[in-house]
Amino acid sequence: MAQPRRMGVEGSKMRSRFVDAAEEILRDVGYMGISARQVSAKAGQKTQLLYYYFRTMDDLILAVVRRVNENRMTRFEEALASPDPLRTLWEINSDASGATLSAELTSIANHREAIRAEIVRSAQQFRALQIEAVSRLLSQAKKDYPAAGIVMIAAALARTIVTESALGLTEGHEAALKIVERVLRDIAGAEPEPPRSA
Amino acid sequence: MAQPRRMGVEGSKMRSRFVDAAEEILRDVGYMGISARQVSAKAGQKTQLLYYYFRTMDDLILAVVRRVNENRMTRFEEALASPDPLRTLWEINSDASGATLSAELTSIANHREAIRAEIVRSAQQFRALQIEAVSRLLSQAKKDYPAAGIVMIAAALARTIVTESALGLTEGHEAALKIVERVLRDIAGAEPEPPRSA
DNA sequence: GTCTATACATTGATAGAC
DNA sequence: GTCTATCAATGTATAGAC
Repeated sequence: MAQPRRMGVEGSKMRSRFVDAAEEILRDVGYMGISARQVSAKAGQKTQLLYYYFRTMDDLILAVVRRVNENRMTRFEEALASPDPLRTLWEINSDASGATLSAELTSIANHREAIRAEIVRSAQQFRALQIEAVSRLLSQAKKDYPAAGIVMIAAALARTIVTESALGLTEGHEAALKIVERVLRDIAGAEPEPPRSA
Repeated sequence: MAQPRRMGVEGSKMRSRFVDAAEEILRDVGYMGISARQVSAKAGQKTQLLYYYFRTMDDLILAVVRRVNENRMTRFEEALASPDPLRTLWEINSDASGATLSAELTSIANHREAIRAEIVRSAQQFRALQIEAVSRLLSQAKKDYPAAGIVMIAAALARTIVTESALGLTEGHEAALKIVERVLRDIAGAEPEPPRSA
């Protein structure tokens, strides 16, 4: 269980260059592409150097998971501060690159025991935060849609549309988007209570 | 482009035994487990024999895709003949084994060019058939839900719930299922026109 | 911190004997 | 139709020199 091998430090520039490369591959190729050889090639480095910075490939992927989660949290908070938070949240969930990444991470969670917990934890946290925020927004708009159900359906729909579109499968997408648009308009239509200036 | 190698015939029993093994692995382990050695081990045969029946691994996977699609079509037609077709369709989409398989196939489509077209084609066909059937059922029930949108949302939701549940992520599931239940009851509530006995 | 060299498992696939 | 033998490529990972 000890790690007798020498290891690079957490903050190093080279280290994050490997994480960059891994994230890029995950976005463009999917998790099938994340191998020690391919990641280090993309980073322009020797494969063995990767193992100076990461004990195993799982460790590298974990670093990617953590970074992806941080970025997602930042965008989430920005969305809440936007003029139409509900629509912005929908747009975040529908972002092609982000949704693809999410889908790949789910796939990874399915196949790599060691990473599952972290991925599930961060997905759960993100879902819970969205439910909380949407719940607040809906009650401000005096709408009694069930927030948790709406968030769940929106998340599932957004990711599926992005994933399928990437494959060229678009049957039913337009019709579903029309429903989303109708709901968004319905909610925005009711003037929200003016938020008290902080 | 020619295949100089000798090949087994299409209808052979041994051939379908390999397809059995491949499908089983796809359901239980996911597409990461589909290697020539693992499939032939599961089939209790030598690896090289697999290559007598399938030119490449892609060919084997294609055979699985075709079979999965046929089975799905059969269940679809059975659903339409059931007492509550709409609910049965929802249950088919929510079937754990089937939804997992669907997700794995989508993943495969993402990573293997040679198989993408076939997977997309069959998914598209299935979606279109469902939209057509639901549209008919809704108009019989005198409901004006937009069929295509409903089918799309239901498919996305069902698959996502199954996939996430397998990982232990269930936040928001119950709330979403409540919405589904409400819609199903609402539609069933209105007596359908009695179908003229054929 | 980066390099060379290396070990070893697994993969997809083929040639040719039986 | 099934077998033995074999290939090059890719995968994760380690030891030790510079």
